[in-house]
Amino acid sequence: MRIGELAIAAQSDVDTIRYYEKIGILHKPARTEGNYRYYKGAHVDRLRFVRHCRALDMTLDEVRLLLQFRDAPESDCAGVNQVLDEHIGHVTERIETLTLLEKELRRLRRQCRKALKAKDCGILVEIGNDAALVGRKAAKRHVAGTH
Amino acid sequence: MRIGELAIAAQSDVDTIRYYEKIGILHKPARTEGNYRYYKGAHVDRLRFVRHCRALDMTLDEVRLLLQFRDAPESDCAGVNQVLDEHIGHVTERIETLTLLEKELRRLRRQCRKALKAKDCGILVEIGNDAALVGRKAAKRHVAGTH
DNA sequence: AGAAACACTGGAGCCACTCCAGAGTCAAGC
DNA sequence: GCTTGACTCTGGAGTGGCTCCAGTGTTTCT
Repeated sequence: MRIGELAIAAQSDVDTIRYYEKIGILHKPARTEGNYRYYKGAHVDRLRFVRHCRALDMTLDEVRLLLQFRDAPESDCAGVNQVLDEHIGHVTERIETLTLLEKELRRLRRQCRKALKAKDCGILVEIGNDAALVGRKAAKRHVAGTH
Repeated sequence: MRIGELAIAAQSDVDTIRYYEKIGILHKPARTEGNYRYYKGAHVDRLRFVRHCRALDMTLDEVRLLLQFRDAPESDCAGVNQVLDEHIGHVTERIETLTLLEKELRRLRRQCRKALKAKDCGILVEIGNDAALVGRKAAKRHVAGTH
């Protein structure tokens, strides 16, 4: 099958497939006479695996780890569990952070109930205040920002 | 004050300050004879405002909007409320998505309780399965991925 | 006077794509 | 055989929000 078909089969995108090949997530496929990439069933399976991991919000580095186990069927799968446990930890942590953030944002939102002049708006005033700074120093984590 | 002092005063980083200047979030400051940036109180206030917004996980585009209101004290602040309401919506939505994701990940994790050979690991098997693909097509939103 | 600490610029790197231009390939219809 | 249109190829730039770097200059302290 050609790249477009593969994209459909694995719910992906041709650009993404080429990108995965470039960074070594997918193996280089054979080429046709006209230099088109030519894929087989194993490629579909592998790409689906990757897309599923991405749908679970794993990084490509995590996916790479899982692929190593997938490529070594006789190896011990403890590492798989570890990857998953850590990823779950990050997701849980991120939910907690966002929940706090939501609370803080809703509180801030209540500082202005009606349209006022900007200089009197409780929201702008408070954002400009020192005291208002929430304790969110280390905003860096595996499970990332809101954007 | 010089850039390093400003960074401390606003809990920021000198590289970030120069970056904000480059993209127009912060005004260009005066320079000393030795070509060092030279900041005053207004700069501290503005940068603190920006850092507070970022701590609330707003994008720099959202911050730019809020700064416009801050720079026009006589303007109507309805737009401020709107920016906040939309941002809160994104955060709430992201929490919901992540909560579903967490559930799915924990379910997946239960597929393998003890260390097995990779080929028998319920997790790897299931990730490789079609049926396992969660309905998370449109993963793109203002409130973003887990990383 | 020399060392340490700070600041300057321009550019690269991060992640996971996404989009583009300009060229080539291929199948179907006339 | 020729045209049209859909598909594919490559290499490179852009996204956000920084972060880090090299190589150079300035200031401060001893």
